[in-house]
Amino acid sequence: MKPIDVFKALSNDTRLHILGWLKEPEKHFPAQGAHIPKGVDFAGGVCVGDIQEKAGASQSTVSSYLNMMLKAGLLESYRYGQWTYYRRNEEFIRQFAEYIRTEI
Amino acid sequence: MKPIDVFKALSNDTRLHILGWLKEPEKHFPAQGAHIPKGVDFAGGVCVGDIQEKAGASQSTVSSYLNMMLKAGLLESYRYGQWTYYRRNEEFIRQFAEYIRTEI
DNA sequence: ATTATATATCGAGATTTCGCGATAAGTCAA
DNA sequence: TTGACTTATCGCGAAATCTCGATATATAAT
Repeated sequence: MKPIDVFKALSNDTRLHILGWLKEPEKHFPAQGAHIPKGVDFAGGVCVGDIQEKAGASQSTVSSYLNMMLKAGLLESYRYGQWTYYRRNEEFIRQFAEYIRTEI
Repeated sequence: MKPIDVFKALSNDTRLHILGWLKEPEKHFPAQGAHIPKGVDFAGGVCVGDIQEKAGASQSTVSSYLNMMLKAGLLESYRYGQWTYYRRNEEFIRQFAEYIRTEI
């Protein structure tokens, strides 16, 4: 974990909102996963387009935001066909919370 | 609490180090508090000059870093005479850790 | 009053981040 | 193969951050 990369990823309103929306994707986004084939489990994943629409920023901005959060460890992604689905990396986020509690 | 201000304050190596050193001031800094009058309790406070020397950055840089962390809530300060002492705001940091655990 | 010390503030150039539109790359449908 | 669609990457000007030296402010000592 590179804490500074995580802090930077969290230092932006839009990115913070995205992370919040992804806590309850079914509540904040239209039904997902139709394109994901049977046998593939990526529950809670939301495609870039839906996140972009909700965020109200440009496609390129949202794409790079998601990539930034992915590299920081906060998100994980799964590509199926032309779609890329993103969801929270809950295990990493738990570790990060523990890092804050004990190291900061 | 303005989480983004806190994340920004933590998005820098030097500031992160300062916050870490202040967890054990007696371990990382020469004896402190000689200038603080009797009856004033600011245990664990370290003056700007000592922090600056340890950080190896310029005086102005360290002063503004400390002010930034103060405004974010991470530090508290006490001025006596020409000295300003800074120490961690443990209560705020606990609240921040709890925010991370429950809201992020 | 003058001088010395500690800290804060100012101004500036270098670097990084922001957020966009344009375009490329990958995938699907016809 | 062509065209449509989704996402990623590129290039850019604007804005923010970084870090410094110079200077101002506040206090203390002589």
